[in-house]
Amino acid sequence: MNSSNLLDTLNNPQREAVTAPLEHILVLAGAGSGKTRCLTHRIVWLLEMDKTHSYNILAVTFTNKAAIEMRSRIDTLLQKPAKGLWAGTFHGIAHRLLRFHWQDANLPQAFQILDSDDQRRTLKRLLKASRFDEKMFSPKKVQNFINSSKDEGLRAKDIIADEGDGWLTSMLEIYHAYEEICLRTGVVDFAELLLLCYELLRDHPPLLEHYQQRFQYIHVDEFQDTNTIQYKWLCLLAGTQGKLFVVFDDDQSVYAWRGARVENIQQIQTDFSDTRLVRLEQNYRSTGTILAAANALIAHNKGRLGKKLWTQDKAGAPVALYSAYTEVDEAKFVAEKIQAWQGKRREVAILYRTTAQSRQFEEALLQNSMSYRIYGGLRFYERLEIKDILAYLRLLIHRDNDGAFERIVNTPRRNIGNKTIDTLRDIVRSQGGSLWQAARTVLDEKQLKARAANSLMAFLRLIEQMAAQIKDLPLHEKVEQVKIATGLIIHYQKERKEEVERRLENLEELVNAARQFEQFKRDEPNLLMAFLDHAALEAGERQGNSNEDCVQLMTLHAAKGLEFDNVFLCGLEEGLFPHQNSLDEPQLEEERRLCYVGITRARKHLYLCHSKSRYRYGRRDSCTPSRFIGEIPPKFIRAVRL
DNA sequence: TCACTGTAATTTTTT
DNA sequence: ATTACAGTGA
Repeated sequence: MNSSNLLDTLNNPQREAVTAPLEHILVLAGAGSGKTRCLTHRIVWLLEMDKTHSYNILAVTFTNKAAIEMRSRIDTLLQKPAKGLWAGTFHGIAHRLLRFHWQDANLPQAFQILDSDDQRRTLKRLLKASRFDEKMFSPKKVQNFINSSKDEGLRAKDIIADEGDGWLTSMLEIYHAYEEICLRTGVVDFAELLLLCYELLRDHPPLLEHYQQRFQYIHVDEFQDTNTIQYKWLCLLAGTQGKLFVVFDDDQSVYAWRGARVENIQQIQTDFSDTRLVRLEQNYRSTGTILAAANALIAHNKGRLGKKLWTQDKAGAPVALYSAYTEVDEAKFVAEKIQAWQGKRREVAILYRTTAQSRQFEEALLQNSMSYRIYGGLRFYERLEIKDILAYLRLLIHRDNDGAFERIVNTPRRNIGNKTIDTLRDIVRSQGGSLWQAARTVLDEKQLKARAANSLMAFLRLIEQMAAQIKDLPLHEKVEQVKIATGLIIHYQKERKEEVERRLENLEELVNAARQFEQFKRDEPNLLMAFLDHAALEAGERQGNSNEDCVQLMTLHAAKGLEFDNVFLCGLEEGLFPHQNSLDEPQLEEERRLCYVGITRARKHLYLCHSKSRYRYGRRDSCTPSRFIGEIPPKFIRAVRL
């Protein structure tokens, strides 16, 4: 494709962004304005115009899905693979760098990734072994504290507690202890991937220089969602020569609660002098009325960069408003409206604020025998049986992974009870090392009763035997072997009937996944390790109960980035949406942005629903309509009934 | 090691 | 209402 063809499909502002001179470009891209198109065309333009080589390009996203989409669209435009171009998530890229430079990063070569669930378990164990008040220092709260500290780029030693601030002092003590555990057992959590990678580059000038030389053109998707450490990482990598091209929408920032900082948009304009802001305000998705409603709603937020989406499309149908009596009534209305809809079922989405709301809709759809798909729930690699097998594999390549050890030492039952493990924990506490090493010590020094010693010995042997056994097998046979040799299959068969089948199917699926991975990564030197990283970093698609053409149910957060002909925005009530815990600024503005995201998902028809009463926490509460409904001018809305 | 019981919490979740 | 979890007793 030559450059004129490339630019033909773009509107003026898009073309301006794509062909902008080589300074730092900030693209304010409204919902449905073609931001991915803009990003991919920019990259392809750089290549086609010989501005640079694909080797010098970095493209960063938040989700694996977006990264894959981006690469595939670039390859399509180029009509060949963009060799040497790095496209990935922040975490994926940080991880890649840490694998390359594990020595400089002070990591064991076999370091493994701790997903959120593993992290929580680790903290839970840590807390149980210490004396902190369980209320104030629940695993969840501690996890939050640690992760948000790391998101801010702060280690335990960087935070100073005021004299008399007992809470913070304790928190820091826990943070410290957690850091030690991670170091000792060779695991790295998600936030740590970013922080560690940042420090790696910051503290190794030759390395930094190398990557600054390499990644001269850095592209960032969903920039409004970057947190402090991601921003600092980008600045470091860009240095003085690198050129940033970032795409964002401040009105779609809905992850502040996870550390995202919209302020980074202003920050970047002060940190870099030669920036140019381009606005993409033409919307190619929704009708005029839907856009007008969205614009009116979001105008209630203060401190926006400000933009007005417009469309060439006709006004279309008014926004429909349904006032239900109960949540059952609401669901019934939605189901019947969908039944009457002539188009594809997959073009209908039911969006809600909280996952708990999905049940009513499921029941109503079921009653009308309509198939549906719920986004959410467990992902493939998060399932219990999968995580068990993976824990064995983790232990097999890294015996010091205490988390993996604890998870499976007595799964399936092999009479290694709490007492035995406590003995091991004591040794770790007094002598350091890992549980595995402690197990060795205990057996050598005969510190256990015969029965317990035999059980533990059998376990160690099992692991060693498996390690020898699978050493030279192809990946999928390794998985297969672990499945069989551990006795996990028999273990799961003891559960309820339907469970058994599902679990066994999933285990079979894991072997398949391993086989596919093998095919896909032919040149990978350590396939098993890469497979485990893949499992942690890309936990797989969220469970969908159907692939057919069916109604889509999801939370508003999950809907970001998607679009549908028909959108039902449900549960628009004070206390639910905006949520109880977010009724004052600045959280209220984030709720409003969430509502904006919901509205702008719709192409043709938008339904807003609220109920006069709702069953919550075992009570029936009466509800008032959400303020967000009132913030849309009545002229765009028409009340409907069945 | 299990089954029972009381208690508390119950927003969103890219990696 | 539902679930998750710690504590208790057999």
